[in-house]
Amino acid sequence: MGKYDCLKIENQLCFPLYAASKEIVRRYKPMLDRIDLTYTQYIAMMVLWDRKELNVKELGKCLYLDSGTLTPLLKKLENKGFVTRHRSESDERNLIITITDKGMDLREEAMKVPSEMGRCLCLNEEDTDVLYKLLYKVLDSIEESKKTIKHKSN
Amino acid sequence: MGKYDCLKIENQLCFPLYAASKEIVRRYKPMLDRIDLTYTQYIAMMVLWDRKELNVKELGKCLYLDSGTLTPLLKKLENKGFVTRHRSESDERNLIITITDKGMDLREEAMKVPSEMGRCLCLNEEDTDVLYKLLYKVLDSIEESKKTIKHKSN
DNA sequence: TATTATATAATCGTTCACAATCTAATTGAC
DNA sequence: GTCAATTAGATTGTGAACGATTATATAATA
Repeated sequence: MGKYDCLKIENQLCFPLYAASKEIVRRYKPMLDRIDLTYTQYIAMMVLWDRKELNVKELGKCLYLDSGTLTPLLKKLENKGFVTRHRSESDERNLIITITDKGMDLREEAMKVPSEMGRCLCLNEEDTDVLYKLLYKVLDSIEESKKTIKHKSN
Repeated sequence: MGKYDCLKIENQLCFPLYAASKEIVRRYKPMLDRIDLTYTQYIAMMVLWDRKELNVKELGKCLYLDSGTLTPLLKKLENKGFVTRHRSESDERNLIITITDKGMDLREEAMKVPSEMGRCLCLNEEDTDVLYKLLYKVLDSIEESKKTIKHKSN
């Protein structure tokens, strides 16, 4: 037990989290290439397949991303013809993203992705469930600590 | 149970993994700013604090990163005076990264980071342990599936 | 009503991250 | 020993990711 053991990479929780996330996204790439989406575009499309229409702010909240990331990404999705972007008439500050027919059609092709991914990520059902719950616990706990910081600084 | 439920973001394991990783790195930022490191530089320094000296290839294996990411990152660490870079005499293809005294000194300051981070990531010991093991299970399982793919394509 | 504050996106600058390509060094086959 | 493969790292181009700033629209208030 050295003094600096807490700084060893194998004693960190953040590192396998960071590495696993990257490796999974990398693993998705060849599957997503086939439907002409990057990973971030894919999760944006997931929200849109479900919700059909929402503004940048709401999408950002779903994905933990801000307009700095989403604006160029949504322009690319628009160029590919998967979404349209127009200002809300009732409040012109809001940019409304709407999925197109072409975007909806893509869902059929995208259906193949999760099953293919599941095959190469061979966790059993219980592990998957436990991991899922713990990851959301982490996300919630970070959200919570953000609030505390914000309060302190006020 | 709709036909497309598997494409809902709340039914995906990859998404909370991706989001939690990003949020944790973001959470680290203010702490790492104080020691003038980015997150990726921080994990590279972690390996170097432990190993003192290794080449780019070995470092890349530790961090799941390639030379395209590491070359510019290591040049930045060199500019900051935390490492030196020189070619191996026995095999000039290898670039050896060596930590400097200044780099070693930084470890004392960095010691504050994991404890501060732990405070805002309030998982109990058991959860942390389970999460850690599951994340490495994911990493291993991806490594394994890579080999299979490689074999198939040969 | 005029002014201030807040909210929403867009823009800008910096740093990863990675696939693909390139260069140079080394190894291996013949 | 020569030439082809392999290996290590650097380079290039694209796409995030995010903090900070800016522009515009709306809301709140003096």
